[in-house]
Amino acid sequence: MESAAKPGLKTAGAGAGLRLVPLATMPDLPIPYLTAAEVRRRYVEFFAQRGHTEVPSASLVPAGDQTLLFTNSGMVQFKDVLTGREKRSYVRATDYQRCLRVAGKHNDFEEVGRTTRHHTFFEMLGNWSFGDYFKREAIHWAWELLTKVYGIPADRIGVTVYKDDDEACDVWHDEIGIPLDRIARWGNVEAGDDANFWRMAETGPCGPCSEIHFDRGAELSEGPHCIPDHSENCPRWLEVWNLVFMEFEQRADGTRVPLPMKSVDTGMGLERLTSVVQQVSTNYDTDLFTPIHAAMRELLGHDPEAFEAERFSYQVIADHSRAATFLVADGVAPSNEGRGYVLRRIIRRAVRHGRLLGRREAFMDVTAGVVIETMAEAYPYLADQREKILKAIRQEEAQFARTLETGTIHLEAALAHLAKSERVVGRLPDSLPADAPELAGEVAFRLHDTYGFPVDLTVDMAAEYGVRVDREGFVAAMAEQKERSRKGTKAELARHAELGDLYQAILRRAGETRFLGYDGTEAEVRVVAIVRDGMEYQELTGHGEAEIVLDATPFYGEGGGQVGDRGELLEAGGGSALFTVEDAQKPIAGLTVHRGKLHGRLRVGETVTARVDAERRARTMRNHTATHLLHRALRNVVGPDAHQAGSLVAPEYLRFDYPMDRALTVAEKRAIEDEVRRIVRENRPVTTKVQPMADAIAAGADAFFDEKYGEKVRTVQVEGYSLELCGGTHCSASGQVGGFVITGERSIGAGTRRIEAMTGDGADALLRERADLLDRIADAVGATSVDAVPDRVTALQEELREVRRRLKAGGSSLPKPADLAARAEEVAPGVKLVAHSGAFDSPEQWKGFVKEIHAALGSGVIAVVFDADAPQIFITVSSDLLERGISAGELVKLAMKSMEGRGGGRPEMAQGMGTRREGVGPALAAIADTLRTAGK
RNA sequence: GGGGAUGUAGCUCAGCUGGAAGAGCACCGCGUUCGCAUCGCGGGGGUCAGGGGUUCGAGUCCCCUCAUCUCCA
Repeated sequence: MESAAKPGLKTAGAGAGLRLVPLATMPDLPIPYLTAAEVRRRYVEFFAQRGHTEVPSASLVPAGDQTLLFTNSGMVQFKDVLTGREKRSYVRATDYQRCLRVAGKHNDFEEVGRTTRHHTFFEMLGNWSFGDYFKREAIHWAWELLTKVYGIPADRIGVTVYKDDDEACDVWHDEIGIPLDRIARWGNVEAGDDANFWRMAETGPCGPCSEIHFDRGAELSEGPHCIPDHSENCPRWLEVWNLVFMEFEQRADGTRVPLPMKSVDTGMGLERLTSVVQQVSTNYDTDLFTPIHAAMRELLGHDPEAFEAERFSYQVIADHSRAATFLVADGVAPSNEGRGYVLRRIIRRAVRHGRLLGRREAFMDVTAGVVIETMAEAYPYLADQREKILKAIRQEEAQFARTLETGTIHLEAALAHLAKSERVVGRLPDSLPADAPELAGEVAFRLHDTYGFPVDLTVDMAAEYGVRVDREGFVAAMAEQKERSRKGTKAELARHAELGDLYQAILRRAGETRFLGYDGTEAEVRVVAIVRDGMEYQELTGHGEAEIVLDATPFYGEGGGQVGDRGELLEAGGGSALFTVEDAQKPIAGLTVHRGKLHGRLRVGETVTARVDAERRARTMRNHTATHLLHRALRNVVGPDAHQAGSLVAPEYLRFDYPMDRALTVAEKRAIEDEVRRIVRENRPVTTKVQPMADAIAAGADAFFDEKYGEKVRTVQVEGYSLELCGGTHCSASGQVGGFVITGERSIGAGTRRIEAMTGDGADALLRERADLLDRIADAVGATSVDAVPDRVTALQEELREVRRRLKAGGSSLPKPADLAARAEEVAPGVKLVAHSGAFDSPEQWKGFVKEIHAALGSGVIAVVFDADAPQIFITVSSDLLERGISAGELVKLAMKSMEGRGGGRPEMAQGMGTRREGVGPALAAIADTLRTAGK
């Protein structure tokens, strides 16, 4: 995967601080100044003139690759081409690829801003040969481009080659003329040193590479170790370009065999090259970054000196503004998981640095705006989406402000206990006395973990209150959390990887599964693999879960939002059932796996009849075609931005997600339904076509998911209405969709909404159900017709209100609580008892009644029964009687003996429910008796 | 994928160790006032996110689900 110049070169000394080469010491070389845009343009132009097809920069979100979070190098979009799995219409390509290294193996997030050359977001210039030219041409062109086009002096270039790579070394030395002392030759794979050797993975394509380094001046040398390829430890050398020569395939048994198709994969960091061409000491001083710094400086009112003093924060903000802008443009929305979470962290870190610079108001829409302006020439899609990008960033900034606010409230509450002194705004953590009170690390961690409050902010704010923060405790708590997370995912991940290897092996051996399902739902096919619990079998007998791979299949494997087919595998010729297919999946591209239950015997090589559940497929098909209609109608009604952000096409219903920051109005929803239904009624033909991507785009298809350029694609067209790239199964005419009902519209997260809908018999069933329900409602409320329901309900509500009012006012036949209190019997000296049984209207009335007696009585015992089939008793004892050993709980238990129920409570108040109405009298008598004897 | 927090009236939130669902703002009505602001009185509005369980009794305790916030991967 390491196809390019490593962007991360640590400066020597390993300290976190910046180490810059002062501009003044930069050699005054005769390199003509070019803007970064010009550097970029000349690169692709140069290779285009040499027969290379210019391929657009692919999305940061890799298409069809779940194993990769972001495009992190130039080769991502060509991976399948390099392995030979995919064919393109060209064999030479050139591009400038936007990349993000912020998660996984390549993670430069923490380094950004601290060093001169780390970035989360960067651009990789590349030229590619897929089985066409090889080392010689690649090296010659690289040399020509650097020295002739960019005007870099030949004596400022050094290179590296792999130890065995005589061919490359000869080209560099004999043909180009680079002296041997500027060629570093090493790397030894057998000895475990991967220097100058590149591999895609443990197995698969690999080969030697040759790096090109720029010599920034001998005066910067720090000693003998300062040679090319040690540029990580040396300020003199700057790696700018990596040429990878793919010529071997690494086998699992450790051997390497020559590849039939030798390829070239090169990568040059645009930021670095630009820093050389513009002769500045860091990437951050190129015109890719300076406009962002300038905008920020203007917001803050900083002069160049202040900028230098705060370089770290400025660089973080500039880098992250670029990353955030491109991520949003590529359809990523801030969220709390996956890609969205990475984006969120990027934005929040930038905002945090803005605050370090003294900026408390939002600013990222300004810096992102600058990014859009400076990059729009190379990436026009940024300008097209300007408003969307700025809006998403503004929203996230505002959300973070809210997070900080609630975090501050929690922190201040925690500090209130500890703070001995008054708050001193601006007091620094370093200035605290040794005996300063300390905030527990766990508290700081909880603020961070639960409320998202950054720990450095906690430290700063605590310092203002004269409180230190236990950082070790915080770090320990954090480590614990990481451990927990790792445990949770490790097993799952390992299993996943193993299975992936197994599928890859099957794919290599048996080839891609041919899909027959566009033309029918049944076919005679051959079993090519049987898998159970991660193991392959030649033959499997009996019952239980298994996975079957066929050479061809009518089963649609889940993809493009459409769920996998179900059905059966039968003995050849349609005999008895051997296997129930519960789901069909495509775990890796090209391979369909049938998951389900075996009953009988299956053998690899055997021919079977694969029969898809045709009814279920038909339902799914209707929903898929309806999804396209909905998509078109939605965009027609609310605008082109409401494009597909995800979808699910199941037999029962369809789900459609799209970016939008508000709910649909009732009118819009109706308009969409009406439009879809109209197209259904018009029964327009639905046709599919396989054609080159470019033709599809020309015909008006939208490429939402950054499909592979140059590849043949399948389009689905509803005549005169919609055209989409789609691999799914569809109706042959829109009329087959039948019915269409939107059943729900809601938010599924910030900025994304979801529509759910049903078609065909599902829609019919839903509408019928609704109509039936209405009939039942009409019946229940006693309306003469459905139309009369609303009036009838209104009348009933009015009546209900009236009855309630009367009930409340009437007071019914209950005695007055005060009277009962006045007539309380003194059953023992100082012990008054009110015992009463009555029919109450509600438990509320009953309890209220007791409370009122309690208020009127003061000291005493009250026992009131709610007389009903299941009688309930409620007893209270005034607090002064508690110490005389009288307990309401005990009295309730006593009453329950004759009422035959259960109950309990506290000494001052208890409740019970009985089952025998006749037991109420005896229960009250028993209470009086007990009080009489106990009270003496 | 794994944690933590939150979910109570239209909005912002109280609700202590389980014991008749609350406040402020907003809304409606009446009054105070020439009128407004203000103030007073009265009123409407809640499946306490949903579902199970424990209990005589659950907004409160336990379990599950969902949503939002947040951290880790």
